[in-house]
Amino acid sequence: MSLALIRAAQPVELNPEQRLAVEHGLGAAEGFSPLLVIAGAGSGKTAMLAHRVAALILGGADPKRIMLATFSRRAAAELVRRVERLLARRLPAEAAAAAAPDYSGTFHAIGARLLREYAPRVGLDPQFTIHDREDSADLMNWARHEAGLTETKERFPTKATCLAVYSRVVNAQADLGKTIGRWFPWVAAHEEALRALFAAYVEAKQRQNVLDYDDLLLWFAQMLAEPDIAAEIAGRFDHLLVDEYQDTNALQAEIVLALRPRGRGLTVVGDDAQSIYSFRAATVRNILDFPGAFEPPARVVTLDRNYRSTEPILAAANAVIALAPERFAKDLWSDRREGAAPALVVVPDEADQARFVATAVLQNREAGAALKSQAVLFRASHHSAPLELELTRRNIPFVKFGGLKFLDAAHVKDALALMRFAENPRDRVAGFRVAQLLPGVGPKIAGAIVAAAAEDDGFAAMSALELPARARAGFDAFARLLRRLAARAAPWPGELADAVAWLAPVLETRYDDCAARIGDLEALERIAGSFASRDRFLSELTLDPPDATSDEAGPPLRDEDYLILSTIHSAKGQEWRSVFVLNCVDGCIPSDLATGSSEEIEEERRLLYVAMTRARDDLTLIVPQRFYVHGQPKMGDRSVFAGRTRFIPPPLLKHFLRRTWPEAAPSPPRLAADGPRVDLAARMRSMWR
DNA sequence: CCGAGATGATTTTTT
DNA sequence: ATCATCTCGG
Repeated sequence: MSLALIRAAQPVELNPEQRLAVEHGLGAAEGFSPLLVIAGAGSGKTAMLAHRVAALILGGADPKRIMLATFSRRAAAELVRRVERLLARRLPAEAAAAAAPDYSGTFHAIGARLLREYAPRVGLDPQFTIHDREDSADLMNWARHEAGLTETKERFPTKATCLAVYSRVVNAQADLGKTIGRWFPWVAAHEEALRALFAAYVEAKQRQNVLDYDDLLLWFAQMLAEPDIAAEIAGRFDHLLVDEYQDTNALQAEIVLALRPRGRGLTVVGDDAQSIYSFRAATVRNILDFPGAFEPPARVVTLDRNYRSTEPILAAANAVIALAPERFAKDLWSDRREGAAPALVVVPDEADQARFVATAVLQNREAGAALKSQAVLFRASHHSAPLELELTRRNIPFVKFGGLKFLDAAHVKDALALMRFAENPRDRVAGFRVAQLLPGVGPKIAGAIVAAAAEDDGFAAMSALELPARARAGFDAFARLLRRLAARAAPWPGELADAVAWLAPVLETRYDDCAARIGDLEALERIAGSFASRDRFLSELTLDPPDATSDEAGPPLRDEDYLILSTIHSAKGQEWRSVFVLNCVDGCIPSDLATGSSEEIEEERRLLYVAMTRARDDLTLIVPQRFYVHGQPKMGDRSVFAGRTRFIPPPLLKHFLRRTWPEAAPSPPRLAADGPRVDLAARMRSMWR
């Protein structure tokens, strides 16, 4: 299709810079040279990407040979949906759906898919199961005990810390000693023990045929380090488009370069001002060094026109990011001149903050703004706790993103561990967890059970196990169930129903509130129906957990209206008409856990910038004067007085409307203080004498 | 050997 | 508040 015809398919809404990015390389004699798009917040980045993919396909690219790497599966789904819609303008509907690219998703998901295909070539069993963070921590813990590291006098780092160190070393492709010195100085004394521990951890994963999140990238990258396999895989794709490139890490950059060594057909999109994942070893260097990684250097296109926010909101956000000592790009601009300045509201404490937000949200709804068009953002998941209480009290429905996931609930993990154990009898973490659900079975017997299960694929050896009498009772039914599941006696998703039928009564003896938990398992069965097979179900659910927390009410239905609560991290790429940002005080933004180095502080600044640029029409930052800190064993729980975030120093206040809430009201006069008195307290005491 | 209760240490954010 | 580890009674 000619360029003119491709343009006819996109008659609308592209500005000159977007058009430049969309059409880069189309019809060029030398083919597709590498392209970097610096796309500011709200600059129509997703639209640009969707148009580019559609234009490539209409220009003759084979959609099966296009790979789309995004930051989350949600973003991938949204992008593919928009591509289909654009294609449908030129093609019949079925053809448009068929023409959408299908290698799309996170690097982790794409890695999992390719690794399953190429497993035999790299010495991997294609039946591998995937450990989520908690499973990985459990396995790390097991390795930690095995290595005798918990018997020492000196306290050894917790499983979570060990895993964090390991993960950073892998994702940053860095040296262990340097990583500890830079990010984990308090474990420096254990460097050699950690090195040995990580060796044992890696061996355990391989014996058990499991991959953790980091492995999906590491094995992917290592596989591409083999010239033959790399050439073969790279040869299957003509185009690679990467979104949110500022939040990729060293390993992901390695994968990108291995797939497109000369940069041909490579497009990366990102915004250095929105880089907020360095705790996950993402490095903004990837995007800064991208142009120079190629010869000739990649073309750079900058999108700085913002279509999202009003000018006053942008002015405030620009002012916040302008104070960053290092910045590389652009000031966003908008021609949406109307609108009020963002509000900076001072409230007495967190409880008032919750009341204020609930009140304001309802007022907006009265004024015609649906709850869904409003969002409350916060730095850490638990910051929303008082608000969640207030919303529940006032019957305001909400959905929370970030923090605890449906799949993190113990009983759901039990069900998934059971399915994973059936899929991969060598998955020790999964087996160890479910075995201990049986009455009379603790760590010791569970250890014997998983050891026997690892011996064969059909659980025959395990079924023959001799157990002490107290553990016998439930074990037979358990062993029969696993043999059925391993033999795939019931077709998917029937086998999950089989497993849940066994699990439900077991859970009843374990948890008090079993009704809600059984309801969750039924929800899980419904979800299972939408996956093609057990292994797809297990890997995709691990890589892309559903977000909605399963409160008593269950996740709201699609057509219901609900308020959005989200961590700032999870709000990436999204926008709402009204946005409230909680706890804009020093200690929360920046988090006082992240003020160690100037890099960390700068990332916190960008976090506030990301939060502010989510708002279309109105933005409210809230500053509670007191907030509650719990935990310090010496001092106990206490409130501390906090100041406004350092990212909004006095010179920036002119960009905000300043308010206090509640507005000071005269205290009610104590009219009843005069008159006859009775001693009711004495009466209460006398009732018990 | 299991499971319940006590004690002591503790770092958000997510694929 | 939550998690990990330790102690003690079946």
